Amino acid sequence: MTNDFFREQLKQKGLKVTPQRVAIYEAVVNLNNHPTAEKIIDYIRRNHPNIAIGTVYKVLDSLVDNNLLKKVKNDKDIMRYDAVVSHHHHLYCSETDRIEDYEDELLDKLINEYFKNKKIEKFEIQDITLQITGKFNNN
Amino acid sequence: MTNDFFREQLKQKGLKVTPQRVAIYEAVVNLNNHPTAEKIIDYIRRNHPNIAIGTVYKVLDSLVDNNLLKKVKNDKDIMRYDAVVSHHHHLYCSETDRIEDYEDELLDKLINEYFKNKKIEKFEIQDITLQITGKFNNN
DNA sequence: TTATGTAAAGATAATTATTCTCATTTATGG
DNA sequence: CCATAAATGAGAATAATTATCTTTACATAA
Repeated sequence: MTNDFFREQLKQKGLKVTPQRVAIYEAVVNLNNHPTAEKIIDYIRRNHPNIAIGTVYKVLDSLVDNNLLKKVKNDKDIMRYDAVVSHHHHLYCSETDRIEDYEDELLDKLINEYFKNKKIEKFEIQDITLQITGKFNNN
Repeated sequence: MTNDFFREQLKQKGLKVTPQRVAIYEAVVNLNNHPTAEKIIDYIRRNHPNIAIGTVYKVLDSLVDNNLLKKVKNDKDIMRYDAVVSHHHHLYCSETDRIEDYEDELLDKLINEYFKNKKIEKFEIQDITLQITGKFNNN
């Protein structure tokens, strides 16, 4: 299902459907923790031991360019990737590298409403994403 | 003034007041565009040609640890630094690497109010920062 | 169904940003 | 002014990422 969706998306964007691309996308989806390239490579190599590191980076870049993955901003000099491309926010753990997605339509509505009235001078807003830093209380 | 404030801060934190630290802090303040380490080095070397790159990285790290500078999250694998440590948000240009500070107490109040009622499950919020992406209309 | 052009993958070298090591220098408290 | 711990400088080392170039394989169409 996710798989078919992804294959279809690749075709629509004029990208070839390769096992590497599918595996990399599935890795990000299945890991589900905003993995780094390294984590993705580790995961894929279990079933796909010969994939080249350069390929992973190239595929990640092209999937980001084609809006099938998103880069996640963070304080470290390691890039992280998110398979959720719909609008959402992020919960950042202040003590670890854990990052979780956070969706909140009501909040989005509130903020959008706010910026309908209050314009930012000389700036046209395209997207607003919250970085919510704090502590996770479970595991 | 900024200078004296900074020297005083260093003393209070038990850090030695060195010309390198002052120069690096001043560079971030004066550049005022969330510079990378490289931009900071370029700026400092005009007046301080012998400063070592490693020193700049070490000083930046220690100033961040001591809350005299902040790291700015971004999509690139280059870290950027901000001399504004008070609570504020960021405007990201969707077309360039430009980043500007954005302060909005009313908005902060609105969002804090919202999260007083709506708790995020198993998460204790410490800070909320907005990444506002869009287009700058001037220069 | 196979041939073919082209995009993509693999291997590995190169680059870039950052960190580390260690000898030397310097700020600060007595 | 001295002692000493902290900080700097120089350059090597590392880690993440990008680039290059040859080989492979997807996809279109005969």
